Amino acid sequence: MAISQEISYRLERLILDGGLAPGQKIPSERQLAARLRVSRAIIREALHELQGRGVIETRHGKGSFVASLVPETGEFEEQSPLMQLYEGHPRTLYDLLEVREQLEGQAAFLAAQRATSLDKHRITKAFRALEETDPLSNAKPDHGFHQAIVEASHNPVLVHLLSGLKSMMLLTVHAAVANLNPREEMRKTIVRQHRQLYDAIMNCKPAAAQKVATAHVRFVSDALKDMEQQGNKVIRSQVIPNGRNPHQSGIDFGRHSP
Amino acid sequence: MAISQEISYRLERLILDGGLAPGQKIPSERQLAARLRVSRAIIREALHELQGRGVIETRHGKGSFVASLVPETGEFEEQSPLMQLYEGHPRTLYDLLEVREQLEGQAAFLAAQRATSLDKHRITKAFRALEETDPLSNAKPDHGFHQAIVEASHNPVLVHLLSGLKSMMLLTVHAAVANLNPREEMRKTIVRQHRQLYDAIMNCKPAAAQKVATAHVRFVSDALKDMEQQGNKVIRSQVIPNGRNPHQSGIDFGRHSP
DNA sequence: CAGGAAAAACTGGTCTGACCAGTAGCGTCT
DNA sequence: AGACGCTACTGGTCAGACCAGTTTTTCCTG
Repeated sequence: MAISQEISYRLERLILDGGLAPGQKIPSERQLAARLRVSRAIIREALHELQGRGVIETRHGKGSFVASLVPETGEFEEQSPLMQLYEGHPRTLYDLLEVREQLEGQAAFLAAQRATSLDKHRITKAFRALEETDPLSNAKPDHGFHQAIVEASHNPVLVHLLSGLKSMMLLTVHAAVANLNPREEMRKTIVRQHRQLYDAIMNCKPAAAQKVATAHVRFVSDALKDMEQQGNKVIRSQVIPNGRNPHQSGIDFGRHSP
Repeated sequence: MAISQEISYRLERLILDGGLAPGQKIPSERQLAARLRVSRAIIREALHELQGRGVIETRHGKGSFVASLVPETGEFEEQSPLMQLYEGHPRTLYDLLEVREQLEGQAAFLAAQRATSLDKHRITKAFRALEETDPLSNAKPDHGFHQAIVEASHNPVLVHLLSGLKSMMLLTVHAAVANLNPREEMRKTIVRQHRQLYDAIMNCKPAAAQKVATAHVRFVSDALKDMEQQGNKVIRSQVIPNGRNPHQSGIDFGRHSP
């Protein structure tokens, strides 16, 4: 196999197996090149691959850093690499919520079953933050709360899938949240659901936790559907990440027909 | 932004917006470099980024090609680009099955609810094939059957997620299937579950379908667990794709404490 | 003329060494 | 002390060379 690939895999392994924590700086390209006895070009190619895969982030003049698994870096302006395909297909939002309903339920179930005291501590902290902040301001506490629960499920596959789905949704739902929360009765329902979910997990009631979690997602989904049907079109998929978006690349290769 | 990034985005846009079809060859590095008036190094870095993101595949001496979205190209020897992380972590297999239990259940539920006559026809066809072939021979009919059901759910997100999970599992479980099927009572149970699942969907009984599907996955999962505990170690994760797998990277950077 | 082997013309993979461009630390000079 | 500027980092880009697979062309041989 190509050396650059070899190296990108070794680095990835090293990072994901815990050798390097998120946010941590990795050695400079020149150091890596020297240490691994390959040219800097190779190192750069390997790093670009990891970059494409979302494992590291690179900043000019500063260095390369291990990316936080959950794309919490600053804004939620980045798309989940896999699924950007689906963006722009309206119906997908509900397909997404449909699946998420199920997975959040399972996560809650497992969390109620497996949460350690440390997990519970984290969940409690997130829950407090959730209750204290005004839901109108931003969606971060909400995200943090659910995140803590998912992690307490101790199922990495679940964590991974949900983080993917969620980061996809942030793009699309974000605009809607502001419209959704103001309605007093909805806000109340959501707060109540959060509280129920919290209690169920704390008291180790898997079935109850699952039920509440799925109901929660379904409620949000239904609310969105309602809004849409009433003509208040949910703003969707028009967040253009970084300014690039010419929609025509400007590149124009000639013919490549067989 | 860096030129290499700029270019990787332009190429990606071009590909994903349909300018280039999956499997199609993209121009050589030297051509791209000339056309875009940048050095070949830049082109290579951009291509590696797309490679990391799973958008293209590159073969020495041949060129770079647009990757097919669903990794259906030939054999199932390639890993889903996202999750190769987890490979080699033993427990993950059961985490996987845990999640799959839920999703297969949901797929069955939705299929029973939404399957059109065409879907049902497909499912029936797959089911016949499943009954006629000897399960010992290969797992393809089984895969086809479940696949048909998932597609009948009419939820692209679900289809996508399950295809990802499945391709991951094929690597790990494949070896076990041969050991699993021979046991007569197990084979019978599985056949019965398939039949029940088929009937439930055909008769439009969502709840029943879901129940059977989850039970099916759980049964397989439990069976694997059993085998493992009895010492017949399930052969797992020792399929090393391309030769790499040192599990210790050999790289050892010095300290990087703040 | 047909077949097949050698040669040439591709492709990507790697190396080298240079220079540009942001960033941060350190010392000096006001 | 505070602003300047030097210097030594960091990544970003370039040019040109050579190696290693793959495909096509050429040309000699049977």
